[in-house]
Amino acid sequence: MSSSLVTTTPTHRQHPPSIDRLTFLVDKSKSIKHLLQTHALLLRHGLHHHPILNFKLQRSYASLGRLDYTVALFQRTHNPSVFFWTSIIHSHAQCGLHDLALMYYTQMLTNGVEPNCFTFSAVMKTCPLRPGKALHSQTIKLGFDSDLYVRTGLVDVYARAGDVVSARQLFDTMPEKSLVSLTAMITCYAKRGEVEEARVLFDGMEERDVENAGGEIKPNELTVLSLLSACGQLGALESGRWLHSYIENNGIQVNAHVGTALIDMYSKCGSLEDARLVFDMINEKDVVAWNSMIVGYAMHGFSRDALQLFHEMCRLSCQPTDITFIGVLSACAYAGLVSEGRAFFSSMKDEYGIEPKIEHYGCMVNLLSRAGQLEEAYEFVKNMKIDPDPVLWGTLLGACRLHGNITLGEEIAEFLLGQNLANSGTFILLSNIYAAAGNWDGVARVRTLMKHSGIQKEPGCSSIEVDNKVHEFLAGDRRSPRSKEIYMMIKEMNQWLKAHGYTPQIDTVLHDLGERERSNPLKFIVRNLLLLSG
DNA sequence: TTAGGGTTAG
Repeated sequence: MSSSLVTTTPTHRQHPPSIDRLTFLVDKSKSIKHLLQTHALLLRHGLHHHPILNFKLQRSYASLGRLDYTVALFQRTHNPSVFFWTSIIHSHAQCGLHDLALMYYTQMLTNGVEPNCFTFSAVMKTCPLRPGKALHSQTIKLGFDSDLYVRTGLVDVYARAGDVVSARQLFDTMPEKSLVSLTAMITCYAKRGEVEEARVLFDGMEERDVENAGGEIKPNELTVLSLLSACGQLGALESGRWLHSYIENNGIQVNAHVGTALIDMYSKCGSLEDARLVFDMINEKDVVAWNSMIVGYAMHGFSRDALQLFHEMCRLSCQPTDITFIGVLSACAYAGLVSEGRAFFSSMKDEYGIEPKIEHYGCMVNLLSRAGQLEEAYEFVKNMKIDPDPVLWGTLLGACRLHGNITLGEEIAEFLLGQNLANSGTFILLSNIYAAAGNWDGVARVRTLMKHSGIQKEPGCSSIEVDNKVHEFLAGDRRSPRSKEIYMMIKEMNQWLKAHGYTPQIDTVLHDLGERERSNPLKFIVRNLLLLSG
């Protein structure tokens, strides 16, 4: 790789450009071609070993995605200082090459070079490869842990590991907060689904608490992103709308990233119209924005809109990704477009060069089995180039339940048990297949088997937001202080449903429900929903 | 001459 690097014999001119001028030229080289020309100029003047220029060259190659050139230059650097080591660690960490970044860090220590604050900031990007705690003690030992950037990095390390207690403790004892540490904390809460906690921190930015040297800390594009994502996951439409108006009223730019998070939030909360309004307003849509809207339509059964958007995207020369095809194939599955789905599946690789992943095979199984082509779906799985995973088997078993195909369901379940691939979902699905066929002995056998193997099904959970508070419900849940009113309302809704001619489909529901529960349609809907979500 | 936070998925 180093062979392609510029090699020119130095020739000394009378008036070489100043170091400042050359530094400026390196910084301004925004393409590889341009940078190579500047590099050649440095070589001509024999200035490529100048510490600042050499350093800048290494950084620029890395930022243009040519880590190979950076490494080649680094290897030729005589006695690299802590600046160079930190930079090579940072470049690798930035590209996700965590093990290599760590290797350079170890080499640096072996060479007797003392790390500094910047080194720790770079190494912290390699977590969770390197346990946060070990790194934390090292920063304390060297007295760097109160440095703003190091502390922010530590908060982020613990936050990303989901250790909200340690992250919060480090955050609370920060001598001065930074927007980045706040965003890291908010993201941590949001990822855990603790939207209220995240909101408290977010609101705190507005009001009081946050003390920093530069005065008030204002949320920016990045701060709202994970919060929006959490609203979507919890179906918290009110919070999501509030955040949207906050964005509009506080000069936060609705760029492609924020726009995508808004599209995702609205579509997950079921408001496709709002999602589309945001989508249409994004000026420079990237592929993630297109994907988000296509997937949003597909998941809600708006297959025509999803496919229309896909064609529009291709017309505008936006290259689809593997996620685009998740949306496209799901859209076909919802609309029963079997031959179109097959064609899209083939075109993924043939036309777009995208290798189908397990998810795409899952979409195809879904597509075929929804269309009643269960045997074809099973054949498809057996002939797959990659190993099926539990989710895919679950899709197939779910299809067996839907079509009441006990024989195939049993065959698959036995295969999974034999291969030690069965999970709680396998048992529940098998049990449901028996229930669907009225085979209560089969149901009882599965229940006994589950008991003996100590397998328990995690209860499914659903949530709803009322007055900015997210409420969670499990089947038969009576934890809410207002559960009496809730169940009264369920009763009322049941009566309404019955009066309007709703007949519950009770055959697929688990055996352990009493007759009274079985005749309660809404409970069945809820229960089935919970089973599906579990 | 060096540093930290984010969005789409069967």
